[in-house]
Amino acid sequence: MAQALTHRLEAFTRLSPDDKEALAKLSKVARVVPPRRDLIREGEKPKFVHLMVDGWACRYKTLPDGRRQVVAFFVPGDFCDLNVYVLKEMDHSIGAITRLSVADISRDDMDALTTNYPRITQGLWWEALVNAAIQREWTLNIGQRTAYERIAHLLLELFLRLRTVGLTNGISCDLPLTQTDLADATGLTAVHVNRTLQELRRDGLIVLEKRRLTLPDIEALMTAAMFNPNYLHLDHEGRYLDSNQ
Amino acid sequence: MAQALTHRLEAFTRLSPDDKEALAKLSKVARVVPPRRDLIREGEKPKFVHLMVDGWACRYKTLPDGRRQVVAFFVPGDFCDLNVYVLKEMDHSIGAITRLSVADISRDDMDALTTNYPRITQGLWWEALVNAAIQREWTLNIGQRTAYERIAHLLLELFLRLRTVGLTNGISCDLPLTQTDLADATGLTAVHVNRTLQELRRDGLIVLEKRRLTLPDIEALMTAAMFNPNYLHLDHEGRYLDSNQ
DNA sequence: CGTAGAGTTGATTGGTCTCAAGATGCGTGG
DNA sequence: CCACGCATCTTGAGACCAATCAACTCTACG
Repeated sequence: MAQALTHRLEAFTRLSPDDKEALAKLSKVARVVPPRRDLIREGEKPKFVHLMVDGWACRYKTLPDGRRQVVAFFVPGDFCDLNVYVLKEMDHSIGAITRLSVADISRDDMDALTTNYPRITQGLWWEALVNAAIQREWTLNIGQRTAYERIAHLLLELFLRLRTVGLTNGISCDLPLTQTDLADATGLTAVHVNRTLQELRRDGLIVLEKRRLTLPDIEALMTAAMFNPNYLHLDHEGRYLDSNQ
Repeated sequence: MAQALTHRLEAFTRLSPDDKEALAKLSKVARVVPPRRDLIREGEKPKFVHLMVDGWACRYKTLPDGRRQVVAFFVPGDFCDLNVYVLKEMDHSIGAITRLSVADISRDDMDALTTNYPRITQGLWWEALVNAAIQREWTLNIGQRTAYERIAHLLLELFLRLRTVGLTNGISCDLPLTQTDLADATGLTAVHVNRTLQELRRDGLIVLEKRRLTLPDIEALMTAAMFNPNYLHLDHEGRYLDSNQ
């Protein structure tokens, strides 16, 4: 857990002890945010790059009439918006889901990091490109997949992302999202998410209770979701999907 | 037209004559792609950053059963995927919509550009962040807006993006998309797009015929679409939305 | 002219939403 | 330790938005 980011970047590249130490320093300055509290709101001036050290968060946008769309979930090791501070104001909000440990990284610290650690810079590029790819996949997910496929796909993605940072236990992982969170992320209503989860359970594709998710047959779930893991780009240095942890 | 990218980056920052010359050189090497031809396909190894010099293209993903989602439209001055070459393979395809003039920029050329022209580098960062913001807005659009709002929103976005690169004439612009393209981008069927466009016409919000779009009442359209232009981040250096050319 | 892509229309179906009520779980304070 | 309150989850019935299927028209173009 402590070094989710290192874990994550190593899915892409090899890091030197020096690199790892530099990353470890980032996590050390983390502050704690209580659950369901916003880290930053739409309209505010972005000042820091955020690194999720522990806990879950989400990026969301809202419409004037209250409709809400979660556009991304953040899990430990996720970085958000390399270089945001070039923008004048945030076009979305970021909110904690669980109790959160987050490092606020200043522009100067980021600049120092990227000029002194080329492998990390490479890694952060990869991170940014993967995040963009995830956002595109979400567009596909919401635009084309049925409710059933959509939820299956989201759960799979989250599971695999947690696995790359070492936060799974075999076929299980924590999933602190409410059905309302899942609804806001998939463009469905909470009621329909509820019914669809029941279908997935009935079909033996998921076990989800007490904020814990188990995937008894990941292959079948991937088929049901039409899940193609290529967009997570986990295979750069010979690390493959089925190399569990 | 010739210098859409310069036009676009100046929505964000001031460029020196040197900067502009460097950008002009990029456009000069453009090659021509016929309409409806793919530039690059999912699974291929990305080798170049693409700069759209003239014409329209789209980024799209498909599901095994043929469902297709357009996840982005590219108009002149758009850059795609700064630094893609760090990825092993494409997770999506890019296809020309019209006859296209596109510059393939090598890794070396990109590196040279970013080390020698700091303002351009800044500009490209802004460009990348805006593209990410657009992708998020699409997620919101497809996830939460009704068909009517959704199409209104997309048309508005495209119009405003064309305006920042000087490709509008007052309240009109070219729109070479078919109703099927619009359908694939909005997660609707072509039939429903057709009916919804008729509604928008009936309400006097758009005129769309012969691949030409006119927005007679942009304010009303923005209200109908719940359009908030903040995500386009066009206001960095005092350039505002209503400062039409 | 003949063909193909694009746009249009109508009738019907169906996936998802809405509204409303009830059940379950859990932290908190008396 | 129980009672309460509140968020979360669950269930049912009905309505509606958008999909589906199937013509048909229009236009561009070779």
